[in-house]
Amino acid sequence: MTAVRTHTHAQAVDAAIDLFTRQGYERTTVEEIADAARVSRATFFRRFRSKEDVVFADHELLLEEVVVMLAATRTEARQSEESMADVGRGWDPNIDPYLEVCRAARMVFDHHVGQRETSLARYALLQQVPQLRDRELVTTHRYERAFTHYLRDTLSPDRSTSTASIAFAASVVAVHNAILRRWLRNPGLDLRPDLEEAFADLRRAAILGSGGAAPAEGGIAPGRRVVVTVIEGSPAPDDVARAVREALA
Amino acid sequence: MTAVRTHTHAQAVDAAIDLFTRQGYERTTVEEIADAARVSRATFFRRFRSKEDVVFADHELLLEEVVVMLAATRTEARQSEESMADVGRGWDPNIDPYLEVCRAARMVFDHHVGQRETSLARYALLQQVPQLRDRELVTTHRYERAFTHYLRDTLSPDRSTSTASIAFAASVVAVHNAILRRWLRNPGLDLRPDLEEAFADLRRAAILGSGGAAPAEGGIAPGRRVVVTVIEGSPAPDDVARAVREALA
DNA sequence: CTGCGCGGTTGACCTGGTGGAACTCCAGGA
DNA sequence: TCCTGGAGTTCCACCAGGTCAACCGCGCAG
Repeated sequence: MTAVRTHTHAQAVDAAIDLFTRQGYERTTVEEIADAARVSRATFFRRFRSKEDVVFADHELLLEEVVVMLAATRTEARQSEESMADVGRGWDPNIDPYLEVCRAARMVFDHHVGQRETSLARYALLQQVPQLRDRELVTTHRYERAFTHYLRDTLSPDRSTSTASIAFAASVVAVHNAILRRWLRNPGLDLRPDLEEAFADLRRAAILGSGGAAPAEGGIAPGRRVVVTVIEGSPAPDDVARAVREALA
Repeated sequence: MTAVRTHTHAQAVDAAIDLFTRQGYERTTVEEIADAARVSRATFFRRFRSKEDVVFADHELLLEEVVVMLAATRTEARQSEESMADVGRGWDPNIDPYLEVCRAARMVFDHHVGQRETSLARYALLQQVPQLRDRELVTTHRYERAFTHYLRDTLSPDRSTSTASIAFAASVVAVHNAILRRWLRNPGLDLRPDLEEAFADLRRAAILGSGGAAPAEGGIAPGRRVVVTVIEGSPAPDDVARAVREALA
C-alpha cells in the first residue's frame, strides 16, 4: 500500500525538503511544493496527509518494517517447534526478546546511516523547525510502543514483567535516538560499536534488574563464573568497585 | 510569569475542556471558547499559544516546578558544603540523583492524583482526540529531557554515564506514564505503592548496571554492610538470588 | 494635563486542510 | 462503436487556526 509510489512521491519529497531547507519551513507553502512536484495542491494532500508528513514519509515505512520484523521472530519461533501448545503467546526459550528489540533498533540505526544524505538533510531541517522536532517525537514514540507491546507479548508472563518491558523499550529508544543524534552531528564517526555497547549495557541491566528469577542470556551464560564478594563496614564506592572488579578478573 | 492568571485563565480552561468533551475537539471553534470565556478570539490566542495549549495549561507549570525542584537539590547540596571547589558540577555524595529524579516523578504523579477531576476530564478528552495525545507526548518528553540533563550534570562524570542517564530518565518517565494511565483508567485504586516499587526496581537496575562504580543510595548508606558472596560454577538464577538475599539479611 | 505603557480588542489577512464538482483516461461490456 | 463506471487529477470554494497592526481604555508618573 505504501510502496515507493511511482516517481511523483519521491519527487515531492525531494522538492519539499529542498524548498524547506532553502527558504524555511514556514515560508514554504504547500502550493510551491505541489508546483515543484508538478502536481496540484489537492493531489499533494491526497498523497501526504499534511505538510509535515512529507518530511517523515519514510519513517512510516521503517516503523512498518520494524513491526513486521518483530512479528516475524515470533512466527519463526512458533514454526521452529512444530505443533506448539499455546499459539497465542509465542514464548520460546530460544529467543531473547530483549535481544530482538535491540536488533530492531539497530536496524533503524543502520537504515539512517545508510540513507546518509536524506538523514542529514532532514536533521538540518529539524534543527531549524521546532514544530517538526515535535512531530518526530510522535513517530519515535511509535517505535517505543511497538517495542513495549512486543516485549509484553513475548516475555515470560511473570510478575512485574510489565514494568521491565516498558522501561526497556523506553531505554532502547532513548539511547538509540541519542546515539543517532550524535552521529547526525558528526557523520564521520562510526558509532555502531557504541550502540552495541550501550544496548549490551541495557540488556545486562534489564536482566539483572528483573529480580533474580531472570531468564538471562540463555540462563546465565554457561561456563561463566558468577562472582560475589564480601566487604565489611562502610567502604568507599571505589573500594567496592575495585573489589568486584578484582573478583571478576 | 505564568501564575494562576486571575480568573479569566481558569475560566477559559474550564470552558474549553467542557466544550471539547461535550461537542468534540474538532467541532469546537476557538471563537466558541473565547465567547464562553467572555474574551475575544485574539485575547485567547494571546493567553494560549494555540488551541491545544489550553488543554495542557497546567502541564507547563508542573514541568517548571519539576525543574526548579531538581535545581534546588543541587543548590542545597552546594550550600550544605560551604565553599565548594567546583561550583559548576554540584556533585555531592549525599544526594542520589536517581532518587531525586524518582522524587520528581512522584511529585508529578501526586499532582495528577490530587487534581482528580481535571486529570480525569483531560484523560477522557485525550482518549477521543489523537491529535491531543500526540501533543501530550511532546510535553511528556520535556520531563524526560529535564531528567536526562539533571542526571548528566549531577552524576559523577564517569565514562558511559551518559547512556545510563538517558536510559534511566526514559525509563522513569515511561513507567510513570504507564502507571498514571492505569490510575486514570481506574481512579479507585491507590497505585502509589506500585509506583514506588517500580521506581525501586529501576534504581536497582541502574545501579547494578552502571558497572561497579555506582554511587548507590547516598554513597553506600553509612552503617550499612555491603555484602557480596562468591559462588563457583554455573548456578541456577534462583540459587544466586537466594544467596544474595540471605547475605543481605 | 500630557505622555506612556500595557492589556484588551478589533478586523483584515494568510494558509493549511477539507469537500465537492468537473474532467480525463482507461477498461470492459453490449 | 459507444456507453459506463471508476480511479486519479484538477479547480474552486470554504472553514478555521493563527498572525499582524492599529486602536482603545485605563492607570500612573511627571
